Amino acid sequence: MIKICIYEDNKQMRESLCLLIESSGDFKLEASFGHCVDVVNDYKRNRPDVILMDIDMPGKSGIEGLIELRTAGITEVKVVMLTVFDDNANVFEAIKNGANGYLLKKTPPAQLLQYLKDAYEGGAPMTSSVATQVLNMFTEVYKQKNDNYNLSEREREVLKALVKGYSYKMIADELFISIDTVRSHIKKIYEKMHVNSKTEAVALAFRNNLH
Amino acid sequence: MIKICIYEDNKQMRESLCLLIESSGDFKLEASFGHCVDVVNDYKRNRPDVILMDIDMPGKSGIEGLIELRTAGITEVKVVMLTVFDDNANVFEAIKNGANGYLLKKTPPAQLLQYLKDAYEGGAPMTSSVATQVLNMFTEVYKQKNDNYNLSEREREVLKALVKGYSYKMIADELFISIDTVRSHIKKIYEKMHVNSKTEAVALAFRNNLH
DNA sequence: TTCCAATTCACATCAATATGCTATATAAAT
DNA sequence: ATTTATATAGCATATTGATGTGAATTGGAA
Repeated sequence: MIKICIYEDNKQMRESLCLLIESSGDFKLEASFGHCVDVVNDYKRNRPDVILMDIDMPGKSGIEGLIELRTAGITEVKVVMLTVFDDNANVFEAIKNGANGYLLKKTPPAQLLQYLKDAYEGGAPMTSSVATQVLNMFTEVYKQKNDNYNLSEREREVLKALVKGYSYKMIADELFISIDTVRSHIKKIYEKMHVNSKTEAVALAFRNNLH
Repeated sequence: MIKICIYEDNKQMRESLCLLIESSGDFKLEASFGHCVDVVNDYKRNRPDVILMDIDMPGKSGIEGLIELRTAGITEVKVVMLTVFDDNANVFEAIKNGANGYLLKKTPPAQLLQYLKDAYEGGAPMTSSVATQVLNMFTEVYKQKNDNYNLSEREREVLKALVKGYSYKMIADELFISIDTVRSHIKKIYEKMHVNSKTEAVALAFRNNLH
């Protein structure tokens, strides 16, 4: 029996969800709440396996509740977010704060139960539009910043050392070259990257994942 | 009718997949290939809606094929990766290069067809273990690096200016304070961050999302 | 073969940075 | 009431960094 807790401020919706959970043989409804102001204590009292958490709740949003749980070190409970809209910001916040799933309320009851089971078993159930968003965020963040400024092998080495915070002298020692050679390389790097200080070069390196 | 192309080096597996696709009324198998060395031309000839791409293929891996497609500017075709293992590195590479789905070969045939339909409709079908991995990557990358080194408001302003590549003089002008005050702030920032150069401070700022 | 990019090194010079010490004023905390 | 943290400022000094100019070597491309 998978132990469930529900957070949903709308009474009708909450009762529907409760009924759905209780009607199924695989789940045990431990408790349901209209708000998540005391989510950590709620958890400690009921020890659910999976929490079904509405996002739009008065007082403390479901995402704040999620954050509270995770920052309290409670990571073993699966938290499945439930919401009407799959707006990007909320999806992002939920995912990065350790939500285990993200479902829209339009999800058919039978599927919702399956998804809760998925979450319990370590899956990450997501409405397909949400899954697509998640992938898009990834490609956004990690897309090949194809600008490596045509740095040569050696120049990349020097840049990496700069990023590590090394001084010219330290770089010279590390690469077994004279400090003047380090200067030459760095001058060239600056030209290629169109910057004129260590700091700018390092910042650009970070922004382009060259470190 | 959803037009499909298949890439799979194992002949038996390929034929099974072909049969599966052809047996379904919703799909039309445009072509199947044992390798993806000519994936861009293959696409131009067949114009599939969805490509089912095995990852482990001799010569050119499915991920290389995917990259080739996307770098050729072909983004309209949905690419669903298919593999035996859900090892982290491959999932990561596939996702960040614009794969639309990631399925394990153990996926039951009926479900595979549903997943292909999902992909066609803009969803992002993923085996649940893969979905979990994707979420974990997210939390890894975006987890709150709560270390802000107890910087004061003003110190954060100065640090941000440093990250922008400003010199002491420029920071002084920007914040309407003397250059000596800038020095004082920076000295304090270095103490708090346990560094002793602009570069290190900037690198740390980036690593901790303080910029 | 000639040319170019990359790598190496040297010398010079001015600007920027790092650090130490000191000091005043203010607001918050104890 | 006294300490603490913050913000401000000045001065001195040694180190580091940025830039210009010049040059030798090497390996690959045109």
